[in-house]
Amino acid sequence: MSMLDRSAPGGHNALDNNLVSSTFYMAVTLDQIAQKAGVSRMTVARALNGTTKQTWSSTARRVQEIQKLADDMGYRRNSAAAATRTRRFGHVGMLTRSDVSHLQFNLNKGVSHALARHDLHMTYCEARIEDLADPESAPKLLREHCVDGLIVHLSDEIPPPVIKSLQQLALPVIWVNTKSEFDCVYPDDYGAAYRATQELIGLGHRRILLIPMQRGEPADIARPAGHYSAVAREAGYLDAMRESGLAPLQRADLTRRSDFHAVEDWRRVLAAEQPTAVITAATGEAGFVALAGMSIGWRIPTDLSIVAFHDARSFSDLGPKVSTMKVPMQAVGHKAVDMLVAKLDDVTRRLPSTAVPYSRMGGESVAAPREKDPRPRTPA
Amino acid sequence: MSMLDRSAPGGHNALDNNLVSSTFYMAVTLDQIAQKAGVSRMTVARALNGTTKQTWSSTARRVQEIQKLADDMGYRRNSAAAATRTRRFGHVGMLTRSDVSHLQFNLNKGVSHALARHDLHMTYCEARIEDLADPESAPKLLREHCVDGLIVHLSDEIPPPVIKSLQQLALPVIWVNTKSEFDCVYPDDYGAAYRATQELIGLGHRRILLIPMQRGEPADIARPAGHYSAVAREAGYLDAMRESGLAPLQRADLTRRSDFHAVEDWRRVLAAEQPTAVITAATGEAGFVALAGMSIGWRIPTDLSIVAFHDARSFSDLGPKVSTMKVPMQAVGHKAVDMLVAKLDDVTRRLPSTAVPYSRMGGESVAAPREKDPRPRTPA
DNA sequence: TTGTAGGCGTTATCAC
DNA sequence: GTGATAACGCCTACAA
Repeated sequence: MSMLDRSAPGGHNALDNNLVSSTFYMAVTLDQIAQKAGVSRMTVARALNGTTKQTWSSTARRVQEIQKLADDMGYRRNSAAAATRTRRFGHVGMLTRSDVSHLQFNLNKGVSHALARHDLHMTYCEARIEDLADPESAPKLLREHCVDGLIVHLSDEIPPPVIKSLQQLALPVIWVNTKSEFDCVYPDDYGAAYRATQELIGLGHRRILLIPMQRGEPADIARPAGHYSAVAREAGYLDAMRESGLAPLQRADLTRRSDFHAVEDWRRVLAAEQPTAVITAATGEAGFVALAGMSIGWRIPTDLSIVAFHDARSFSDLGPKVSTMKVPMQAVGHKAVDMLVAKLDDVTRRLPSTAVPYSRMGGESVAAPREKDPRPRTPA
Repeated sequence: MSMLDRSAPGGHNALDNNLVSSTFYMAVTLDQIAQKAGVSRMTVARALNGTTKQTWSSTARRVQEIQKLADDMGYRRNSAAAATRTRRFGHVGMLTRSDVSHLQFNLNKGVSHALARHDLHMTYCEARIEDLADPESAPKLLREHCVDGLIVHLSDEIPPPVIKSLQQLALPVIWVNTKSEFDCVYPDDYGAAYRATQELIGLGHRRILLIPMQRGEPADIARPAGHYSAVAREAGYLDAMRESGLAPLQRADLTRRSDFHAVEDWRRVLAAEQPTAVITAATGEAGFVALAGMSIGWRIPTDLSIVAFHDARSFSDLGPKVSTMKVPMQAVGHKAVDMLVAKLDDVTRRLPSTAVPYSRMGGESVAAPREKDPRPRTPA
């Protein structure tokens, strides 16, 4: 790895002016503050923890003085010392697989944010599934006693030995993106597909095409086609269609190509099926479909409505604003933390699993279909 | 938030069969093991820490017995208790902004992996920049004494008060994705642009177009156009072109649209500039350019070569294999950890900043230009 | 309200 | 090599 910095221009930033040698003093303790303040350690502890009942103004003043003194001395509570005494680490573990799903990005946002509100730290750990069951190879997070609880995001195919070894930790655990009766949080894929389909039907669409996930979809490691969400999405679509007396569209059963000519495949599908709306419950398909439509002269959304299932707004970072059913990983993270915090109170409690609804991101790719369909009919 | 789980099908998974009520026993301590083994606490501690000098076979046997006993009893070291005594938390803080750059995803991978090799925990923390300087609103990570060091990923525009307040923690800090003389790690954008340009020149390309970042590029919050990397990428391109005596291509100075018709803009640019190769140093442009080219009958890579700068392989998750200069955030994470670990030994040490080279991801979008350019000339 | 005494579980020290 | 003892910094409990 070349350590050369050849980036001549660009200049340095504010860091330079501020990189004065920071003094690495010893950590300040309660005792030191107490000594300076001429009171006992406990008085300081109480003042800083806000445990002092400030009935008299003299007490209140003293508390303020102590707080200021602590501030000036740069006191910061030693969380490890506190943890030994209280038997609470103040840390929650976020365990995920090393072939991380992209969903982890927003899950981290949600979990980290929610934990902050509970004044808890987040210990993040990526590990290979096959390393989890064996005490030798297990990550430090599991080998040590260092967190009050775990949020586990390992997708849907968790080997029983892994489950067992996690349970032997005797820690409260919330499972994310997997489905069981208790202690799970996952996105409501059924509801999302149902709602998306209904929305399109409400607008007048009748030929609505669902593009399901594909086995081993690489973008979504943690939610492969075997994952419950694939089934749930299809079921939501089917139910909505049937309830309105519409026939589900049989899509051509193509093996999707992952090169520049994937667009041509989709063009063929569109031409054959002639949908007025497409639901891409498969990650990353929206762009292809849009471009396939455009390439045969269909405009979005006038001639073709598109709804995508995605973690973010689909079709390239910078790209067009596809109307999206957003996988609610952030909300899932919040919910997971809420549940875990509840379990921290009573470790033995079991909480009913929760499906978190998708949020609908507005976009520019959905509209009512045309009264008469004047679209060019391209031969398949 | 609806808590209904309407996902009828999909079934539950292995969790169900394993959700036996885990017993929440008290944490096992060294003392308990010592008592059962009939030895002192210290003997157990030494045995488990591998500090016993096993000169005699009887000792070795005893050590093994103790280890097995500890295992059976489900002993896990209490990291907090250890931390109070050793004055080492065994945790490293990963501090990032709450409007997280997507780059954080791979940075987490690198940092988490490298920390695991050093047997360190990673404490993850997202916070708003404006909250960092104020002790009141600062995240717990900064308010408490709880980590041995920090890796800070706040992009390039760090307010001096934030720098100051971080330095007052008197913790070793490594700065990621920002540039200063010491203690920084960042991707070598200059070198990457230089290499990409050279590669294309070597293949015979002469009309090479660089698409630079745009101000406020939304996909890349932590590396906006003001970021050193934008300047560095352009400089690398310019240097490589000039060294080969080639004129840099003036690109049309268009304001990029973020709707379905962005492709049309790029079509115009391609028609006007007639490049045989494009370097998209802007995130997310590769797909547009490719499609713009295809839409005027150019094939990729025969008629147009494309190199993208990206965190992952560009143009949709599932999509075409664009030849990519990959932002090496994982390697950056590794390097940051290495540097931080070095600083943990000697807290006062300053390490020279490091530019980490991009890796070149093979793809299908680069080839030599045609001898004669037979491409259709579309009017601009 | 304040201070004293003691303990949390581990590691460091130093006799044995 | 082993074990008693002290210490880490904080918090709980209880007495003053």
